[in-house]
Amino acid sequence: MNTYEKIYLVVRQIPYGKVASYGQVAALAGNKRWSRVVGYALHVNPDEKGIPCYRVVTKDGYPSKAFAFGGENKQIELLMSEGIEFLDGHVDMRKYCWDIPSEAVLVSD
DNA sequence: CAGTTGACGGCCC
DNA sequence: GGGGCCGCCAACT
Repeated sequence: MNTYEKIYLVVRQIPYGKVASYGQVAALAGNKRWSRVVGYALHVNPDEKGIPCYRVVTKDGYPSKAFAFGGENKQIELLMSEGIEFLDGHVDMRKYCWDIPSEAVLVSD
């Protein structure tokens, strides 16, 4: 299992109507410091359909500007479709941050 | 093999 | 509270 696959699996675990920060995903994938690596992994995004990269935002709740699969606004639109409210272009992480089930989870195989 | 880059995060001003 | 700088780890050239 490579680092990327772990990240992809974690991202795939993000439930509907919730968002996770890169650091959050990185932590679940194995190391919190993979925040940047997570971004790189999603950048290559091998499966745009299976991997809801739009549910991944920065810790501030802002979508990445370099979002190139449809535009940053597109990401916001998708998230709003899931019941997530945007305040001045950013999500309320206090409420919409992914509620981690236990802690490390996933990435089992 | 070594240097640079990059969908970030945290600390400091 | 907002903006800027440094640090991290893996992938890329």
